[in-house]
Amino acid sequence: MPQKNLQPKRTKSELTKATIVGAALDLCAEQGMEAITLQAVADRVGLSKSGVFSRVGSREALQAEVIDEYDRRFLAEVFVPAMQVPKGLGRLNAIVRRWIERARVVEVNNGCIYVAGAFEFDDREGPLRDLLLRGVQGWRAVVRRTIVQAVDAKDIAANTDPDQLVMEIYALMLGMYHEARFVRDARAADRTHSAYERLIQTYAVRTVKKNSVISH
Amino acid sequence: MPQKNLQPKRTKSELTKATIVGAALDLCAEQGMEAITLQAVADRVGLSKSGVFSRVGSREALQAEVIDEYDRRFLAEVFVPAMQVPKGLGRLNAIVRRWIERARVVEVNNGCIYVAGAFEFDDREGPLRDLLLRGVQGWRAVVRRTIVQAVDAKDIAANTDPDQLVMEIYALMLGMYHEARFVRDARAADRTHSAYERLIQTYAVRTVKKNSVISH
DNA sequence: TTAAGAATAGCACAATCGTGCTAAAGTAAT
DNA sequence: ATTACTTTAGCACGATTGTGCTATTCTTAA
Repeated sequence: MPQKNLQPKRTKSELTKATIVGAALDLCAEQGMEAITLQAVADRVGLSKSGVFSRVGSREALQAEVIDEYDRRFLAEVFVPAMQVPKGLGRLNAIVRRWIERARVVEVNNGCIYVAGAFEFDDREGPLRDLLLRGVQGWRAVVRRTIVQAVDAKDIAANTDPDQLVMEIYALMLGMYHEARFVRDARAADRTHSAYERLIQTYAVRTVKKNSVISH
Repeated sequence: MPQKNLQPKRTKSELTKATIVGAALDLCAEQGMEAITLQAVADRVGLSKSGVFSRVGSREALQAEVIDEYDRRFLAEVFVPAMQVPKGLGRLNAIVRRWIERARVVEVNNGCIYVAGAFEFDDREGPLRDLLLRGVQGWRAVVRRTIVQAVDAKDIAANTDPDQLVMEIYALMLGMYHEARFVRDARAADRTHSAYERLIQTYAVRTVKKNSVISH
């Protein structure tokens, strides 16, 4: 028995499957989850429709793998490197900066499956929505935790509501996608960045404090 | 010749057509533009598929009319009443307040076709995208003009970039939809409102840097 | 080379889509 | 009631969807 290397990709089929998932991800990013059709994916990778089907099991399974794959890439590009920055506002800024940057270079051209997916599945139940929501919630939990750490480090105001700030940052990113992909304004990334700076400043600790009554 | 009254609804067919458009709008708001299918609309209004078809001409024509109809309702509920408030920050606040309120009571339950449509058609060309974009741009122009008037009235800072503020407000609303419909957090409207207050405060004119805040 | 097995293609299937065409039903004026 | 006309239903069409089943092609071990 050849006992191929179990580390990376075992059989060839898994390699073509990875190709399939990649192509499906592109398709999805461009035109949404519903655009992942067996025929479209087959055309894109140069296989037959049943060839694709036999590899992925079902359409929904393929969609689910696309979500997983996107998750991995996003976290590897945004989360992982930002974790090398020390806890506090610096790390939060790093997250947002990398998030914007990734949105600018990849997702403005390709689209973000979470943004598109969220509005596509907001009223539809099912395992795909659950997967999407799980991913979103997981990422928001990361951002939230980072905010709490920044509060602990006294980098931002003690009375900060983490969930509120999470939502405001998330809203900014949604606005960036909208501005870039629908309105097609090239200044979207810059606007988003300056909006974040304006936003985070309102949460900053008051150096020359404004005489707040509820301080203590 | 009967010369029916040309003012409101002439023939009966136009009345059923209005019913059709209304049903299609509901469908669209719930599940997106793509959910407007002749069969689904027919079921909803109790007609046959070809009955619906003969009334609307084509599927795309129906979708276009849905967009128009939504436009009318939105402007009647948000734009028109806000115009009764005098120019300046007060009017801008009125717009945003009504916008949030409408989003809370109707669109959180039903969905907003512009939000869903924008992310559905961000990569798709065609007359439907053009219509959607025209509506969005028109509304943004209204908001922008109101902002400029508020600057002129010295209600907000003179160096305000109107387009930037438009985007930030729009992003907030996108965030609200996401929070309410996808994440399904009931506090979405409140969060959005307080986010707006925080945001607009950063654009406020610095009078005597103390308690110059909101209150309009 | 051959034999075994994995990977892909081909084809059929029931649904569903939008859209014509034709017949039936409904409505209103004479 | 009859006529003229509008409004709706019925049916067929070609495409396209996801998914089984079967046959073919390719890969690899002996």
